[in-house]
Amino acid sequence: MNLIEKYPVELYNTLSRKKELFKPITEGHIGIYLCGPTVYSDPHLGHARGNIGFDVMNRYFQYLGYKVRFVRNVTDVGHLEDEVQGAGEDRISKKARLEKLEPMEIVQKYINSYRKYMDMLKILQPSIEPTASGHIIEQINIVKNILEHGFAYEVNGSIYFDVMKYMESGKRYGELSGKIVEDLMSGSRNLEGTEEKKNPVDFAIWKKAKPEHIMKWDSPWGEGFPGWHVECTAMSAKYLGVPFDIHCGGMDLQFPHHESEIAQCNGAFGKSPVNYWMHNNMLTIDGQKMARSLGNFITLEELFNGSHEKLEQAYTPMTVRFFTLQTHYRTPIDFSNEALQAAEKGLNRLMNSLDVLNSLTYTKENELNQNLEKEINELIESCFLSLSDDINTPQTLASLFDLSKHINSFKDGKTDLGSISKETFNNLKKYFNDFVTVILGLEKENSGNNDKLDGVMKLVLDIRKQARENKDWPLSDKIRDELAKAGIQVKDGKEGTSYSIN
RNA sequence: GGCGGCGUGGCCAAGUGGCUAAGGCGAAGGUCUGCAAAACCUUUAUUCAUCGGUUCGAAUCCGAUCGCCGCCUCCA
Repeated sequence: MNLIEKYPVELYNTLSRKKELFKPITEGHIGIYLCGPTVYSDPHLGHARGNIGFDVMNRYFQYLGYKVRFVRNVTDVGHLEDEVQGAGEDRISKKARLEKLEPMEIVQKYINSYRKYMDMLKILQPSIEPTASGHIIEQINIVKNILEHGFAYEVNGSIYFDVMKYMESGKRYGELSGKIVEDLMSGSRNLEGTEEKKNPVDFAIWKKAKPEHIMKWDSPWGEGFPGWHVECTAMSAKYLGVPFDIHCGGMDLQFPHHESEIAQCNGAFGKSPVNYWMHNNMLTIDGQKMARSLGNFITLEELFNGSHEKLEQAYTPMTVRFFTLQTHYRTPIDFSNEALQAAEKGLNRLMNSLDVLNSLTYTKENELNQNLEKEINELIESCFLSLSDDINTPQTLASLFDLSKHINSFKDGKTDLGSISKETFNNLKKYFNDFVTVILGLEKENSGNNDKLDGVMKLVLDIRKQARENKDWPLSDKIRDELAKAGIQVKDGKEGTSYSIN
């Protein structure tokens, strides 16, 4: 029995508001679309949160044996900054003007930055990373389709999606976000610059460009640029088809972004785009929303070098990754120094156990402890079951920590390694490694462990050993303490002394 | 105002109808140690915001109240 059959996956589908058994459209293959960044500023904590959770999903599916096509787009055009004051100015072009750079230079700069930090967080690179600006023709075609089907109208070179027409066709605008169109209409402010719309809930799918607008393209309706949400419809359709399996993104994108994607896709193709919608929850900093205006907006660069005033220290990418995985992706996560520091220690402990496990050598089977055998195998099993249960990473980590206890106990000689069978030991070794590194994507950082350092440390520890044998405590303690100051921890154990770099 | 979510030990956080409420951090005691550190062992929530209700049985379902957060405008 293969892993796909053995561990069926359940995912929480925002559309139905409950967990559903996951069934891919094409057996053995999964298409995933993740709403990527708008590249106009440095990547921040929020980007990390969403990406880490869905990265584990991606990794887990692949581990089970699925072929995954993971598409993460780059929005480098089309998001309006402010319909009133910006007068339709593109966020990218506004930033470009401020920094006196070409728009595509800005885009390139922040794409590079985004990729760099995602790599540091060990986010797997997407299979396809399409840009909105590279798919203008596809977007124009979507708009054409929607127009042809009567779900949009043109006003002065701009095209708007006609929500009322959509509703009249029997569809419900609001099925994903739970919004009620009447409420949206009464609650919506009648902004200047939106008077072209027949209805305030209508949204632009193509915008006419002002003469001074830098990023604009020819279209059947004159020069302009695509509306907010069309890019995802165009690119997901192109690379994943209609419908495709999983669309994920932050909760804040549920409305209007994803809601509009559903409407557009129905308008263009007559069917809904996605079988499973997944949304990660937001994050807060010390209980407050992260916002530039509150002074608690932390970029990944600041987090990793500790330069933000809210931070008591720098936190490594792996600490951030571990910390994030300790909370389920649908639960709000609160960043605080205290919590990050606790995560740092927890991660350290887990990684130490990994080292310990890999240093153990199985010799011979003695009297088997059936209970222990059972417990270890059940804990391995529970790692699979937890991830299959809507990617429950906190539960998975809990099981791994339980396994850590056993691993350490073998190392200490408290438990005889021969009391579990060779097969169980091999399972433990294989799956503990796989879950920690391959699936959760955690790895040792700044290990710096190399042959040269090992050689030096062997020498130093030998000298210390001799000093200890001669009861030369001042010397042995000096070696230990000075190494500690240099960030190297000496660990005395039954089997001799080892070291680790903090 | 409308929509959605959350409230579990000192802190973080799983569990969403039924064995003794996971796990991490912290704290206390012990083993080990020349002393430490590391590691290991033990202890640390009769209770799940509050009040009612449903049920043989609820942290888990329903209602009300209080508090927090998000979305409704670009946002992961």
